[in-house]
Amino acid sequence: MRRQPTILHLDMDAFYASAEQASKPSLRGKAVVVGGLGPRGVVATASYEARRFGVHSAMPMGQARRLAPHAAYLVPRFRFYRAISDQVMALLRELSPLVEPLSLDEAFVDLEASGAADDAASARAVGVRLRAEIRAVTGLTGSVGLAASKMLAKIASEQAKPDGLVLIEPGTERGLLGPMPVRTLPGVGPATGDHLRRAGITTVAEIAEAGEDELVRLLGRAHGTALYAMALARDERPVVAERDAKSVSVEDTYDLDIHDRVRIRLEVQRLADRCVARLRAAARSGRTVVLKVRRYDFSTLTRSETLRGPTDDPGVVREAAARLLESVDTTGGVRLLGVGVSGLADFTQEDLFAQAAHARSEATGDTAGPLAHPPDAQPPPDQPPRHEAAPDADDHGPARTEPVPAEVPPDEPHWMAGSDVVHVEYGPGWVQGSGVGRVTVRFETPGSPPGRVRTFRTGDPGLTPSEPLPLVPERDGGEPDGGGQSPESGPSPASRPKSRSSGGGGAAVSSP
DNA sequence: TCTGGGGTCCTAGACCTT
DNA sequence: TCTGAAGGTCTAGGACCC
Repeated sequence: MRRQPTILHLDMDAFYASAEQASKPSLRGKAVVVGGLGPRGVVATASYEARRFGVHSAMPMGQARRLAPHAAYLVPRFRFYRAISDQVMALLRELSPLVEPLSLDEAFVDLEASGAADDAASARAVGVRLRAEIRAVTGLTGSVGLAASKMLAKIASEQAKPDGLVLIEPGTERGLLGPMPVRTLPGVGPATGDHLRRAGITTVAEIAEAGEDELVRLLGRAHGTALYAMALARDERPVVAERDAKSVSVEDTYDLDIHDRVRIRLEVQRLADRCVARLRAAARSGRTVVLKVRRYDFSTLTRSETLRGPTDDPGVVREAAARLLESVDTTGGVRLLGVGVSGLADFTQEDLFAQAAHARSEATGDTAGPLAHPPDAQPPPDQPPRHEAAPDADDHGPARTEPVPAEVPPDEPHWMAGSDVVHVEYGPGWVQGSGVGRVTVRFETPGSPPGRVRTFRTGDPGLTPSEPLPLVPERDGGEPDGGGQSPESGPSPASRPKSRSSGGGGAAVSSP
């Protein structure tokens, strides 16, 4: 293991919630909870103000609302977070080519690989500078951990939270880890933690004392050896810049359990299509189709089928998923359905058939075209051509727990709490709430003071969805742009939606 | 109270081939 | 030809992470 603390772990503080607070001045210093707002939603991130009420990630939204009834509840805006994340990752890549993003708000950086740091002092200086740059570019704070391994760097950044920097000096690692609870170590979740506790092991030092053989006996070969090494502060995992996805999947949890078998089949088809769209957007294909079903009692089962070759054909995936569904008993209802594809490849079975046919035709002089599909693949008549422009792959967005009914007009905006809008008369703002034909909008921007609230009819032609504004004013030739614009001054051209014409001033039905 | 979504990795049994 | 061992693949499920 390297001796110097030159692995950096960055973790943005309460990322989604902080981004929302930076974007919405009226929420600064207030409890903000970001997550699914449906009856089965869970908390994705809670601001530090909300955490004081006991709200935390993965908590059911209903419980969060009971604990913090006055908090602002918002749906996640992943495109917005990704844009900020891209800025942060760009700053990290200036430090080293070896950057390993773990999620939108977290990454490892190997400072030694680029010569950015080679000892504790230079590593600390890099960390201090990085935090300042992140604040300047994004307006947000991140915590930095520095250590000689990924595990320790991550533990250090956890200790640094919020808005701090912790460096673990060489030689102090085991003394630091020893008294920590076993759950501190990566890979120890509730189940393993319980398992260890029943064996009388509650701290990292006790894992080290138990010995490797005992750990393997308790947890199995892979997990046991890995955990024992971690307890001794041994972690040789390198920072890996490029990681290939190994599977692609989509799943939906439904607000109400689905009992109707026909509806279940339809949902599985829909999911298969979405999954293939994602697969194609990544220019990949896959060989194993996986169906996931979570039943009314939360029991989850998966069924999978491995095809003769990789495919990105929606018809093939749809049919495999349908076959798998036939082997699942759904009486009692299902709360979640998912379709995934694993065994990813960069080519498809169709490519192989095409190659083989091409080779045959070259050998025989046959001019017949290649087989379009493997013999076991039955493409639907509406199959689109491969690698055409794929649908937006950014569907990490708020889980749509019920399909949008077909009768909703496609041009009627869906006013999600927290989403950005612009009004022809009042300018940019965000949706504070909607219901019974009304939508309430707060007119403010990242650079403005807290703004005023107005309520409109949901069909108000003057109100349209818009793109998020940058958190820190972008400089263009030294001129700050509209970041500090008055909330009442009307939309900047950049913030005007492109897709809809702006009508006359909408009628505000009430205003404070 | 009532538990998302998108992933990765590991284990274990069944089955097949050598 | 039969049998058993070993190893690979497929399948299902569990645990974990952010």
